[in-house]
Amino acid sequence: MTAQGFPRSRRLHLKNDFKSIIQSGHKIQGFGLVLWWKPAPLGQEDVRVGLVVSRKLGNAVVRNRVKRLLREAFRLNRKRLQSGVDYIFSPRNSDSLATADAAEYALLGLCRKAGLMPSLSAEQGLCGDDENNFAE
RNA sequence: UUGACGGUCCAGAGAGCCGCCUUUAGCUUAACCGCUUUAGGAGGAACUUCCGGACUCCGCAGGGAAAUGCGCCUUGCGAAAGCAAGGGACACGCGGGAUAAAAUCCGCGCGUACGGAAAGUGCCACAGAAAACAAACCGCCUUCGGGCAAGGGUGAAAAGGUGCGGUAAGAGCGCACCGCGCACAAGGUAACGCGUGCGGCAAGGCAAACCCCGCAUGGAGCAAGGCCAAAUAUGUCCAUACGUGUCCCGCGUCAGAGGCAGAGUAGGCCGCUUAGAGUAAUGGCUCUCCCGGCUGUACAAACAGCUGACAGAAUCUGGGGUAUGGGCCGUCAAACAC
RNA sequence: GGGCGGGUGGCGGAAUGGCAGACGCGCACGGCUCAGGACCGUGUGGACGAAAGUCCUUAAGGGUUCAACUCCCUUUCCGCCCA
Repeated sequence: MTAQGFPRSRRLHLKNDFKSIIQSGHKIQGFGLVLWWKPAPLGQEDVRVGLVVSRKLGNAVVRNRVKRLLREAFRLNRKRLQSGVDYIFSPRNSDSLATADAAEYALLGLCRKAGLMPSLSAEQGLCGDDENNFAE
């Protein structure tokens, strides 16, 4: 598959998955976001992502736009994140996620803070060889 | 030109790259997955859930009652809800005429959830003598037995109004005009009602209080409802093992590796859609053009920069209500110019 | 998606259509005490005002009524239920 695709199998969609990740996973906040993450069950190499958007964030148009921007930011940077992990993002306010650039900045910033970006060391090193990290 | 109102239309366009959902065909696979490919992919309000209808399940012999909703008339559209046009009545405003001043009258505009208050019940706080049975605080008159309801004040509302006569004082007690009621009734499909006669005046308001009259309505909702169906528990069948026995059949017991059953949880499918249900797709970036707005350089033209209304389908569908950017047409008003 | 319920001082919560804010908590002041708590008493929606007082106020807007927190309609916010 292409490097930037984002099919259904990369998304969390079962209620039990959400419940287990939020209850027993790790949690970190920052950049107007909350992130829960948890190592995936056995045999899964890919990353999976879920989004939780509260009604307090705004009406349906605002909520849908925030989800699309976060999903796009995740899609473009998926191969830079730690694989074999399930992620759940939940935005806390829509102002800090108003544009695609802001959403990407917030998502990457929070993942770096959580230590879920193994490619960071490679980027800071000689050359950013993403394929190495992806193969792990 | 601006504003208000009414009507009507649109909801930026075209490319490129990366993606998403459904789908056609092919390759691959045990199957899923995956790859290539075909076609399609938000709205006028998708919002609200205020009324309808389809559809599904439940209930139901028939009749009545209850409960709920609606309520001027005619016509048209519609399955219904509802919408439109015209008319009537009432309320308010403006203008005209009349007048000492009003009301009544005429015209125009605007609005109305607009059947019934002489079927019954209830309520009308405070104030006030009295709030619907009429009564009498101050008062007026008096032959001191009583008579009166004009004046006072209260109140949202005080049991017709104004004037003249009348009287002890008064009073529709009498008269004129107005108002009110009843009957008849030109006219009108009807709501209504020109008008005529009668009645001295009874019958205050509230039905978005109970209610009466007329009309309509069974209840719940796609999370409706239907189908398949792990695990576990239950029931049952059968083989094996053990006991009885020399052995087999048979009988009994333990344990469930297995089969079946009905119910049914997790889960899945249908319902479901030429957009379609699953953490729920319809997106991100770049360029060009168009439209509107703001800012700057500017008299203007032109150029540059910034910005893009309300809002996201969830079974389908008809209305009502609300939010909101712009184009065009019409009517009215104001200002400016001629 | 569908079906319901509610919104009243700083907070919890009352209020037949008739003086809005009962009652409790909190807060302020005073009393009691050496002091604090507890207890007792008074006050306590907002604006203007020296005060007297005037005006506004039951989520918002409109309607019915002499009179609306209450009845009716529209909008908005909050909450609950249905697999």
